[in-house]
Formats: sequence, structure tokens, C-alpha cells
Amino acid sequence: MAKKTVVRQSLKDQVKSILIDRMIDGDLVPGDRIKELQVAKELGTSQAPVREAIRCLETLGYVEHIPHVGAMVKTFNRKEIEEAYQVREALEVHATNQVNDKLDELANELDIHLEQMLLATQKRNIRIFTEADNQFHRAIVAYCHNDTLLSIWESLKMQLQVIATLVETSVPLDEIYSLHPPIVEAFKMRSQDRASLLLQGHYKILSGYWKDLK
Amino acid sequence: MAKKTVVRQSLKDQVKSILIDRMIDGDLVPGDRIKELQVAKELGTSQAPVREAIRCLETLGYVEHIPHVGAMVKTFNRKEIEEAYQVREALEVHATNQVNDKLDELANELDIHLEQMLLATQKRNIRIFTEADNQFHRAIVAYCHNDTLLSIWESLKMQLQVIATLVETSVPLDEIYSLHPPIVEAFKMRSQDRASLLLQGHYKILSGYWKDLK
DNA sequence: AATTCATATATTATCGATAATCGAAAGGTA
DNA sequence: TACCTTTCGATTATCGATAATATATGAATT
Repeated sequence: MAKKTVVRQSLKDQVKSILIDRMIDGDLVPGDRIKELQVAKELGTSQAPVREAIRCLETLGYVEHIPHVGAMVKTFNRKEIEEAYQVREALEVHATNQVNDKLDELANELDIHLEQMLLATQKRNIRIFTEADNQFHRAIVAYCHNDTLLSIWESLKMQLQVIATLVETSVPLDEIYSLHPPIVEAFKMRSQDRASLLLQGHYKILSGYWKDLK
Repeated sequence: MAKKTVVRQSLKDQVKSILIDRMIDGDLVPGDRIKELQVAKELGTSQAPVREAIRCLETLGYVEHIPHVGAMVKTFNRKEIEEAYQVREALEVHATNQVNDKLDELANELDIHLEQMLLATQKRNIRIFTEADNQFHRAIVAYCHNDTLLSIWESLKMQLQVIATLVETSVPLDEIYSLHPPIVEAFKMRSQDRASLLLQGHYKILSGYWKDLK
């Protein structure tokens, strides 16, 4: 039963949401300046909440801020994206090795995401595929019950969103999909060692794809 | 040659430094409230820079902030510390497997830190020991040349500082020290596999220590 | 032409004051 | 007593205005 509650969001949070929406919608693209007073006027607030919202986006890694100059939507270069994937791999491999109980429960959840990915593959819907893929990997991380680990993993999401847009057309969804079922199998066989090896292979192959992309 | 340059630090940064110093000096201990206007008056600034400084400390994980209520110096519980160590392990193990070139250069640097640790052990100086220990592990992470990885690793430092204070008396420095030389040996033998296994063992043993501590 | 300097402009950084919100204390009611 | 409501004090959140700073522009100098 969903408990309804009044929305009491600080201006900072509202501004933050709006700016994020603009990025998702493509109204704000990497490199764009974000001017505090301008946004404040547009949204009918004062400078302060906008300023805080921008600082928040900064720590999320969405924008870059230079003192006395301003903020702009962050552009990720190849190196940063590669690095983020490396960290993701490290965290997921560790999580895989830590999961002890409820291995089948995890496998079941993974199966669900697998299904979504397959569906998206057939429909060639990259947006849905990316979402399902994310949930797949997130589930693995979540199951080791380490909140610190999980929140760090999640903080890497933005940089990887870029990839989705980047490879939009040229990525072979079915090939990427095919990397995942074996991982689930390994979990079902209760072989975490094998699962983490497969995960490492997964990332190595992925890395190969966008290395070609330039 | 150190290039001298005028110090042009924003108020926010100055306030931040001052607050951090107070924590190090023990003037601000976990649980203490940090009131914006009070600090502002003490330091002769307005509320704004203090507010920003606090938000900054929040993202660094030094303080906890509750909307409309205030900020307080963060207290880490056992679980959070354990989690942070888990993440550290994951990152260091990954880094270890990634280091390719300059394995001996790394080994040499590690030797230096090893020496510091040994010295500190003999002098029973926990502060120096912790510092050297940190540098030892940081070096491993740094050598895989992944800035993202490194900065995440560093963001975990504060929570571990706590440990140092926590175990102050009861920790067997020489035992902890003895976990490290074999790692360096493994690097010298160019066996990253062995090095990462040793690292994992290192963390497992450490985890055992503070599990006993209560 | 290149360099320096001064000025202008755009933007952030900081300020002091006010509004909104929370938590504790006080009071009322069963 | 226990529970609910109201009031009050403390603190954060937001505001509008000003100060400080950085970049761009253009004139002056070599």
C-alpha cells in the first residue's frame, strides 16, 4: 500500500531534478555552461538554491566547476569512461566473490533482467536494453549487502550513460546479451569463481568494442 | 624548485580547512553538532561560506547532514568501517592485477614504505605506522594509473582513520607489518596473482583483529 | 606585429536579513 | 498517566543586494 505524502522538496532538490531532466532530454549537453543567476531567473528562485544544486551535481560527477568562472556539463573522455568501467569491474568481481547466501535468489532475479534484455534485443530498443543491463549488474552488487560498495557503484552510472548514447547504432546487442546467461549459470552452479571470471571476460570484451569505435 | 604563489583561497576553502583541523585536533569529535551561524560568527564570515564548507565535508564523508536540522560530525559504526575495508580490498586487488609495466619500480617504492613501517613498529609510533601503511597501499593503487580508481580509494581514507584511533593500544603492529613484505616479494617475482592473494589474506586477517575488539 | 596595460563586462562569491521548518517544552484533555 | 495540540526558540533555507574575480576588449607602447 503506497503511503501518500505531501511533497516537501527543498528548492535545491527541485532545481537539481530539473537540471538533470534537462540533461536527459538533451537540452543540456556536455560542454554547456550553467549560469547560476540565469537558471535562477528562469526558475523563479534566487541564486542560492541553484548554486547548491550545481554543487550537488558537481559531486555526482555531472558537471565540472571552476572557481570564479562557473560550471559546465561534464564531458567524459575515453580515458575516464574506460576507468569507470575498470572500477565497475573491480566492484562487481568483489561482490561476486562475497555473495554467500541466497545464491539462487540472486540467480532468479538475474533471470528476470535477462529476460528484459532479451526482449530489448529483439526490439532493438537500446534504452530498455541499457536499463536491464544496468539492473542486472546492480543486482549482483546489491546482493553482497555492502551499502558503501553499492553507492560507489551507483556513482559511476552517469559516465556509462554516455556510452549508451555513444554506441547507439553500432553496438551488437545480441553479442552483449550473450555474455550474460553464462554468468547466471555459474551462480546457479554455486561457482562464484567461475562467475567472476566470466564477469572479467565480459568487461574485457566490452572494452574491445569501444576501443574500435575510436 | 617550489614555485611560490599568492594564496588566494576562497572563504569556503578556509572554513573547510579549519573545520578539518578541528577534527584532527579532537576539538570536533563524532556526534558534535556544527551550526552554520555559530561557526560563521566565530570565524567572522557570513553563513554562506560556512554552509558550503559543511556541504563539502558532507560529500567527503566527514559530516552527516539532515535537512532543516543541521550537520554533525559523522560517527562510523562497525558495519560502515568493515564495508569501507571491503571496497578498499576490491580496488587494491584489481589494481594489483592491472599493474603491468614498472613492476620493479613499484616494488622499490613499496620497499621504502616498508622501511618506514618497520621503523614505526620499533618505535611503537602508531601515527607514523598508519601513515606509512596508507602510503604502501596507496602506491599499489596509484601504479595502475586509473585516476578514478585512485580518487575513490582516497575517499575511503577518513573512515579508516577512525580505526587507527580505535585500536590505538591493542593492535599488534609487528603482526600487521609482517603481512606486507610478502606482497612486495610477490611483485618482485612478477607474480601479480600471488600478490593479490596475499592482499586478500592481509584484509581477512585485519578484519579478524577488529572483529575481536568488540 | 607583439606585448603590456587599463577598462569593461559577465559571473561567481559573499553578505546581512527574512522566511520556513524542526524539536522541545508547555498546556490541555481523556 | 498518556496522548494530543499549541507555542516557542533555535536553526536551516532562501532571498535580494553587493563585493570580488576572471575573461574579453581595445588602446598604448615597443
